[in-house]
Amino acid sequence: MSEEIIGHGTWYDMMAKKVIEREQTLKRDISRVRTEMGLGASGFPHIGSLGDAARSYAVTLALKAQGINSELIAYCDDKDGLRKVPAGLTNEGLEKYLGYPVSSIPDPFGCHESYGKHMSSLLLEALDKCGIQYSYYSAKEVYEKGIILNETRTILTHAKQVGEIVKQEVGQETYTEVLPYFAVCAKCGRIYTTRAYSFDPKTDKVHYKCEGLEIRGKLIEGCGYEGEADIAKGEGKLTWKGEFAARWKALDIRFEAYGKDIADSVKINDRICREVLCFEPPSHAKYEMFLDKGGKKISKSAGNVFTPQVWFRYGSPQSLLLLMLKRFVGTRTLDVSDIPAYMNELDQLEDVYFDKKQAGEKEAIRLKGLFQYCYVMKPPAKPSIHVPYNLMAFLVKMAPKECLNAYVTEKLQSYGYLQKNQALDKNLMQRIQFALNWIRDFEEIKETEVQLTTEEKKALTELVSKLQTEDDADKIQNAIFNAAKDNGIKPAALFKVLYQILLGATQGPRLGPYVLAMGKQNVIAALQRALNKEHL
RNA sequence: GGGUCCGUAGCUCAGUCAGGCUAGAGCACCGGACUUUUAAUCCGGGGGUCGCGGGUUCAAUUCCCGUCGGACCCGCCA
Repeated sequence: MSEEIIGHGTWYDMMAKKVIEREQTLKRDISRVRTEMGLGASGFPHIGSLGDAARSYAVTLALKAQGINSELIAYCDDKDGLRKVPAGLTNEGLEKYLGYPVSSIPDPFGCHESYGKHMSSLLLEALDKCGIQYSYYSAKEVYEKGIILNETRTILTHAKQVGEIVKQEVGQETYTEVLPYFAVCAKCGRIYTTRAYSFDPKTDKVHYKCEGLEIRGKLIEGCGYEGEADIAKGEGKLTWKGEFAARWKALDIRFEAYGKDIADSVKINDRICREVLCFEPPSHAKYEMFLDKGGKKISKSAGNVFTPQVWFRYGSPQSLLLLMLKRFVGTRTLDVSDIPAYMNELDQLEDVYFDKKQAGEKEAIRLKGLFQYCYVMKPPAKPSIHVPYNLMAFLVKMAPKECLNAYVTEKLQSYGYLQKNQALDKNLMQRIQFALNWIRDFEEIKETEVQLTTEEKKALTELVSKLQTEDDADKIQNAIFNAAKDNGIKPAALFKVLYQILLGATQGPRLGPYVLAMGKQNVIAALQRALNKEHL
């Protein structure tokens, strides 16, 4: 094994090296090496689509670290047709737009110029939050401006060869009869309903009929129109079996990560790219799907799709990048409940990065590298204050609403996370917000019914009468211990009972001060309720 | 029909994609310490055929082949 460490010691650095070596072998110009990601525009972006971006961008960063000029291309599939009305939008009257290019469907939310723009901007917004930089290309513009015209023309004039490749690779025979091109029907405006039958390279016109198409057992009906589409004006698009190849060449893409769901498509496009367009396809890296673990309800409005926006409610963009980047192989199952773990793990990485925590030599390099990738190579200059997520959630949950920040500040000071008189900083405020959202959405405080023993009842009754007259935190604390001892109960057991009554948890903050913070009368009332329930 | 991933402590998983110290973490559990334990904290402990069988190698949890079990993708469209 070679002991030499490449770049930052991560998989991405290794990949970048392979890309460079391949390009050199191919004797191609590497003064600019582009990576690419596909930007879906036909539904709410699943959090997995961010993985595609994050991983390709990490390779771009790795290339840059090795002195290569690189950029990520975000290619927006806004010319794709709407195949299915997404969950969550079933009442927006979108059925009538099935089969239409998403860029020509009005935005049901009314805030963007089209349905496609709305959806793709959700993902772009997430990329921005993560600090992922990209050059944006819209398929619509790419076709209309003729950026991809030469490649489209070549593919259509070699349609027979393309059809043969498709047949050989996946056994599908459609394209031995039909051209790999979807024209937009000039009459009804749909794109998936047309079938392209012939192409004339002299006029750049595709002859098509609007016949309809069955997608997932559902037929989208065509209007029967027969006409000609001008490929130079972007009056249609290549089908996916051919389009990747065309844009790889047109945009000079050298690397693209892809999910296993489109593995066959990539295989076909690699051959088309090489054999028909005479362009060596980009280096690839295949990754597994991102699956929902399910179980926890996610969001009311977003149609239950786990979007990046959902993540950002409870965790930082860097923690999301950590999830995406820490491991390349293997299926990633995602669940909102994993977010705290990733937040904590990022803190641990930061400790390694700032040498606060020791790791093996090779391991340390890799972890520091991973940390830098999570911050898209702009890591913080100073360590931040790490408060474990569950502690923060706990504090926020316990804190009286009116003085949340003060309560949390005081606790953090007494636990030593903050110096005396040190205030909350921006980072901690952010963490409080995450914790607040978390508690609000998942951990409603409920008053649980508690089975009380006779001794416990007596102890609680004593405590209640003591509370009436006591206003000092320490004395209240002592009163609890005394109430336990006087009735032959272990203090720990009584505390547990109290926490269950007051917080619905088996443990909690120091009760003396908390009783006061919560409002003594409220506590007394809660205890009375628990006692009364028992009497029934 | 074709293909991919996963299987490691009681649980959840890391480590495997660049083979190399005694295979790790969190939680759980057990024991001990601390006058009243409050995020408790600190110290210690038990726990593992790394799914199974072969192969390559000086060396395999890691690479290759096979096998069992679980999950997923493609075979319309994208």
